[in-house]
Order: sequence, then structure tokens, then C-alpha cells
Amino acid sequence: MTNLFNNISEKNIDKLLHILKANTIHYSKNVDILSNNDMDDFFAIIESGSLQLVYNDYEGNKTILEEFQEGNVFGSLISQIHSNEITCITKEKTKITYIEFNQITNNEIIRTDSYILFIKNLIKILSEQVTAKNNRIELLTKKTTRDKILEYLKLESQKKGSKTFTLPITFTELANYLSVDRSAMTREIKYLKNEGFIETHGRKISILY
Amino acid sequence: MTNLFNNISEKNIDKLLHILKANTIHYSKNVDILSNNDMDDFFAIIESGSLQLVYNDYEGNKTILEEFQEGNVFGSLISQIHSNEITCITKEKTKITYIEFNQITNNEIIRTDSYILFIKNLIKILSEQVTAKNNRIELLTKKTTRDKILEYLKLESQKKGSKTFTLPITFTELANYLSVDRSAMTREIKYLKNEGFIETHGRKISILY
DNA sequence: TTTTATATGTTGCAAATGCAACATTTTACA
DNA sequence: TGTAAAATGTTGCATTTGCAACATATAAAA
Repeated sequence: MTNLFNNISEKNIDKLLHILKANTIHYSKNVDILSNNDMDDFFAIIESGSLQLVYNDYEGNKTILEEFQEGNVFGSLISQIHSNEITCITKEKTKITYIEFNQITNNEIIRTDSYILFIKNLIKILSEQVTAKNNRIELLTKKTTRDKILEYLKLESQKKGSKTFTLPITFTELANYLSVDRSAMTREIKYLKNEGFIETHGRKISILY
Repeated sequence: MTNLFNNISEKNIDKLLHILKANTIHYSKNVDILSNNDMDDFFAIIESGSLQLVYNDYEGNKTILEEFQEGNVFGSLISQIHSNEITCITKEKTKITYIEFNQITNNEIIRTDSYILFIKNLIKILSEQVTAKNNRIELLTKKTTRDKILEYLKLESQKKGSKTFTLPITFTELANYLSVDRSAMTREIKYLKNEGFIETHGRKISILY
């Protein structure tokens, strides 16, 4: 996965951040980072730690819309963060660097050597995010839980290049990702095992067909 | 929605396209535009006409992954078009301009006046695509058909700024978008009408609560 | 203006699934 | 290391849903 500063030296990263008027903020755990945010359009790079973008229902239900880890980029242009139904909570101590969108094309930055790499990285990151969403949509549009599971396993198996691999997330998180009831998913996985389609040992899974 | 050439004059658009070594191709109806595509990573702008990105199942089923209209941008970085299970078919006579990804930062282009606008537009377009995917994911993760419909109507009503508005797509297309059975969706809409939540006259819908 | 294709509306029924309410195992952390 | 928290596994049951098989209305094309 592309990082915003791929192929750019430490020294040039510092220079870029300076010219971009980047602003780095340290947060403790369980802080809503958007509650005091009055920036114009911006991108945010998660330097360390992690975040959850949460949708707060009118009934008080919480849905996790997205999770961001170290190296991820999010921003006002990408995520619908202007709604008051949405909070963005740090899951641990987290360090975030903010860059205002308009700075991305300021007079000085476009004359900087590493600017081209920076812009290419940014475009790649955004493209990867579209692709990641497309993958999830492909799974979510499957009609049955069985099809969702099998398609997910197929994609994961292709990614890992093997019919045996370890889930990168917990089954609970997978159920959320596929938007199915966790216990119903467990039941379906049991059927898949009984019918000889897959084998599991913990999160290690083998596709048998 | 942002267009790749927003705020750029006709003259400067031509200049940009020239420096970007852009390549415009005219297609007739029902052509698979990817079958003879040997480009590196690229972006494609639909100048006129429309496209369907189709996933072809091993069983011969076809799923429409995405539809692109005039003004839309897609590309190898965004859509998983390298799979042989995927075709990209023109729905009518269609004119497409291709730009290779690496040209986006060629030596000449970054010294061009309108380059900054171009890059900003590209970043905005990609961001809008992420947002559009997020919106669809938000709908697809709802557990019931009723919740999907109500959430869709809420979003559409907000977008139009009124509790009465006209669906921008057919009910058949809506069922696909929400990934529910069309007849089951019609049934659920009937219930919503009977229970007094909404009123419909053709595709004109009023939210009554 | 026919004819054809597409969209819409309806309903019975079987299958899939969410939900609830558990037990058990594993992991995190104080 | 002990304890609390999170993840996993199981099952009955009511609800939701897809599917099939229609009829009818509307839009597109010949």
C-alpha cells in the first residue's frame, strides 16, 4: 500500500511538510479529533496510532464506518466528516499530521524536487482507496452470506497467493466488514466446513476446492 | 461534481491534453474497450457516451459493477480492470480520452500554468469517488431492505433540500444499487406507503415524517 | 403507429438471516 | 498471574428476503 512519502528521503519529507505548512498534533486515547476542527478542506496522515470513524444513529446506535491505521490518509474531501452524526475517535495514543488542501498547490511547493513524487503518491493513495471500496462493495452486493464469505476468501487467497492463509482480521471484524450477523456467519462457516469446502484452524483457513 | 477541466479554458485544455500526450478514441456501441488495451496505468475521461464495468461470473452471470457517464473519470488505478473476469462495455457511441499516469508529472506539464488546476481537479474527482463509494457502503451495510430504502431516501432528500423529490434513477436501478431483489423492494415500498411513512407518484416521492 | 423492450406491481413460498440468549475460549491488561 | 474484556461457537425461532411466475404500464424503436 502506498505511503504519502514513498521514495522520499527523511530530509525531503521534512522540507515538504514545512512548505506545506503541515501541522502535527498528538492525541491521547478516546479523543474526538473532529470536535475542535475548524480547518478548511484538508488531508490527514496518521503517523502513529489508529482511528475509528463512527456514525452515531439517531437512536444511539454506533456504526464503525472506517478504521484508519498508521500510514493511512483520510480527509475532509474523502470522508463525510462535516455531519454532526459523525465522530472520529482515537483508539489509542495517536499522532496526526494535517495538510490543508490548498497548500498542496502553493507557489513554493510546486518548485520543490520531491513534489512530483508527493503528488503521485497522493493520487495513488486515493486510487487505492477507491479500489478498496470497490472490493468491499463487490462483497456487500452478494446476495447470501455464503457468497460473501466465499468471495472474501477467494480474494484473500488470491492476495496471499495460496489456498491456505491466515485471516488478517478477527471473525467478528469480518462479520462487520461483510455486514452480516456474526453468529449467522459462524453458522454458515460451519456448514461450509461440513460440506467440505473449507477447513479452519483458528484464523488459518484452507480452501479445498 | 468536479470535472477534470473545471475552471480551465478551452485553449488551455487543448494545451494540457497535448502535453499530457492524451489519446482520444471513438468507439461504437457494445465495444469492450479493455480487450485491446495495452497501456500502463492510465486515467480515462469519458468525453461523451457511457460505459458499464461488468463482472462476468464463472457461471456466466453478469454484475454491473459501475456505470460511467459523460464527464466521469475512471482508470487502471481505480477499477480492477486487469482481471479477465471484467469487461468494460460502451452502452452507446462513446468518446474517451486516455492519459497515462506517468504523464501526469512529465517535465513539461508541471511548468504549465493550468497544471495546478488540473491536479486539484484530479484529486477532487478521486476524493468524490471515495465519498460516493462510502455513501453506497453506508446503504449496503444496513441490515434490512426497509432501512436501506429509508436511508437512501433521507440522503436523496438532503441532497435535493426537500422532503419531496424525484428519483434520479429507475426503481429497477435503485434495487441494484441497494443490492436487493426488485420485487421485494417494491413490496417494502408498498408497506412504507401503507404505514404512512412515504407517498409516491411514479418516481416522485414524499417523505411524510 | 405498431411492436417490442423495459419498467413496475403483485403474491405465495421456501430459504436465508437477524436476533437473542447462551457457553466457552482466547486475549488483554492491571 | 489473575481477572476482566473480547472473541468465538451454538441453536431455536420469528422475520425478512430472494425467487419464481405472473399481469400491467410505460417507454423506446422500427
